Amino acid sequence: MGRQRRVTLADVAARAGVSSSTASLAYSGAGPVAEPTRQRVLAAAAELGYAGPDPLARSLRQGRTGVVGVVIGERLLDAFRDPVSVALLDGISAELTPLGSALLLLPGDTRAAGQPPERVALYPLDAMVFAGCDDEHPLIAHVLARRVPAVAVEGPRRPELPIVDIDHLGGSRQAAEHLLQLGHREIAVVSLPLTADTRRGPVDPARRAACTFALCRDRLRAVEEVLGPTVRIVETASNLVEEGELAGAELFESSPRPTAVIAQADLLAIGVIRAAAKAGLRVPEDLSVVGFDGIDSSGWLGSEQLTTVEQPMYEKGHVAGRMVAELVAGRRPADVTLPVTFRVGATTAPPAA
Amino acid sequence: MGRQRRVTLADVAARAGVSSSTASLAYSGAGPVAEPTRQRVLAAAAELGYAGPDPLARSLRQGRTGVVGVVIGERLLDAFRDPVSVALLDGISAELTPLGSALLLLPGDTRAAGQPPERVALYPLDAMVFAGCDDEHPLIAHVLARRVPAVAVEGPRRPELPIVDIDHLGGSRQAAEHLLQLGHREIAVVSLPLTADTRRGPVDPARRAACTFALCRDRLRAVEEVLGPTVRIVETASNLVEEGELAGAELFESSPRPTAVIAQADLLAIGVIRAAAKAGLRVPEDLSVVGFDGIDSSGWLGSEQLTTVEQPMYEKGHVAGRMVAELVAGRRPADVTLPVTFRVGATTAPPAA
DNA sequence: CGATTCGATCGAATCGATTCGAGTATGCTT
DNA sequence: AAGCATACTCGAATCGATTCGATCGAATCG
Repeated sequence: MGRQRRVTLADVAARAGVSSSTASLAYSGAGPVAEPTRQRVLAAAAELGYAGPDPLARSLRQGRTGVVGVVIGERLLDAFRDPVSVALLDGISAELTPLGSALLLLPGDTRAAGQPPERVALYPLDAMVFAGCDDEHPLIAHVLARRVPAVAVEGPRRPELPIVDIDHLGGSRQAAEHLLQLGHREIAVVSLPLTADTRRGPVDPARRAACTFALCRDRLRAVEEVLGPTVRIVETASNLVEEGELAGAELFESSPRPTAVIAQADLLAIGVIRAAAKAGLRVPEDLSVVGFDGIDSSGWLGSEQLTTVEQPMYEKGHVAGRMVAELVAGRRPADVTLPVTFRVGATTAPPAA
Repeated sequence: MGRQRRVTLADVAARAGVSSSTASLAYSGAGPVAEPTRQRVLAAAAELGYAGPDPLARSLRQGRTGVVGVVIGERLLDAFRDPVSVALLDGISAELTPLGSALLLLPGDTRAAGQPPERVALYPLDAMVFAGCDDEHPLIAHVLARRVPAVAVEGPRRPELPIVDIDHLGGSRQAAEHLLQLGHREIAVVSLPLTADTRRGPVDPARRAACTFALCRDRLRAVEEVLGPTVRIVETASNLVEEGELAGAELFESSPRPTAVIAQADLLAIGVIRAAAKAGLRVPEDLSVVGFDGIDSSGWLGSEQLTTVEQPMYEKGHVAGRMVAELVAGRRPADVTLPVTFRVGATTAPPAA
């Protein structure tokens, strides 16, 4: 006996004594079908062990799969460790699930995956979400060429893609002004990665100019507007506490030692605070630290509140999800920029005299 | 002008003056095509703005989409907050990405999604992974009926599904014996959810018997074998630090107050330790706490090490990923049970005299 | 030189459904 | 009883590729 052919809707229809079009209607409910007929079809299906129309064939005909691709950051594992990314996924998912769509997690770094980008673009997708990606992410071109509708979240910033963003400029500016008003003069920035080829360490003007992450660019620009273009920047390789700690350690060994640090993310800020503790520096007495994001830091810092720029993480996800829904429905959604709130916590104070 | 029809491979073939079969070969490389011909096809494609074969049509013909569905726990958001789940996803993804497959995150709780399970089973999938699910998860029946190959990770435990599991029994037994040997007699268990309808609070025998999560069942059974069937159990609603804290608070208000707690997960253990701190109890002097999983707790607990059962989180994911690959290749992989290691940390000690 | 093989290409069948337009029987209206 | 709307069903076209077997000319072999 050879491999038996799969049971198809046509088999079911034949057994029920109806045409396959009628059998299809019995399943989809897209047209009038007499109840007895429907029962006969369902009975025939049960006898043959038919579990319903094949999703692939249906998708091909309808041109819709219910699968929405997501590229989130460069490395998936790092994204999972970042509450902001997770909140984004959750928000998108919350909007899309009721519409019958689910998220396909695509490995952000196709280079690491050892696959050419076009190999990755082979999934049957209704839409794509690029979150926190490089403006030149290799998948973007392929997705656009295939005319798969796509949205960006905080970058990539490209004219073809509608984007949901937050007020990086305003938030960062307030953070910098806050430190300035407290009297700090030696302020350093611990930044997120500037480009997709991750490096770590001090940022010189050439590197600064090469920044391809829109988010990082904006946050740097705002700080430079307030503190001047020569502000000292240390770059991290990823948005992780460990990375913040490395950057912090580097800063505290240098001289003049900064009296305040602007971290471009709360996770980095927490890392900086840890590095400070290890270097014997008290926060905020010896060092002020400002973060960005407004995550729940109680797990990391105990009860002390981080001074930070709160962004609407979930709302961002919900908006992105609704944008995807719009795109799939054939409309082009307008760009959205969500406001942020600067919140003073317990990690900033005037510098020691 | 009406909506123009999409450019298809046939259009490209016509323009290049070849048959569509040849054009297909030019793209897939599945047969010999003369280089000049191939160039002509590619040129025609470029002129028409054709970005390559439609993934859906290709998938239909080949019977393969590269999409692997994952149901991870009951709520996706909780899963993201659990390092063990995240490690699992990462491990699976690491195995599947090189094979050209990506993970489709399915909302675990289809009830919450407000969709009948069959609605959810409509995605074009090559395979499914059920991780930490209820034995009776509604999707399982549908997936099996459709003959989508599936693997289980630590439950559901069903004869139809190959499973990768860890040694829950051995690990939990060692944890219980450790406390017993230290001299503890008032030992309580803080358990993971027993069923999909989440409750919280003390577990009576009826509830105990109704447990549908294989993982939880095994871990309870091992502890009961060592400590007797009357051991006190408090159930949590999810694997979260907050939940552990609630359960701990409940235990410390009761009398006799337990001198030791076996938590079925490290996150719960951390919650219990927090509750202890709030109740003015010192760990391990006034209270011993054992966890399960072996996550990096340094973010939560400072430098003190949790006494816990370490499980190979990543290895579990890798094995699951390889099982999926086997299934997709048409083989049926053997079940795997991975060993665990009991590790004594700083959170257990003999009870106060 | 005839037979064989190989490389390149093509035509047609296939994957498994959905959907559109048409056809038929039935019931209702006047 | 003629006219007409309604409910149901069917056949055929369609979605966009891949793949199998056949064909044909050119190169290789004995």
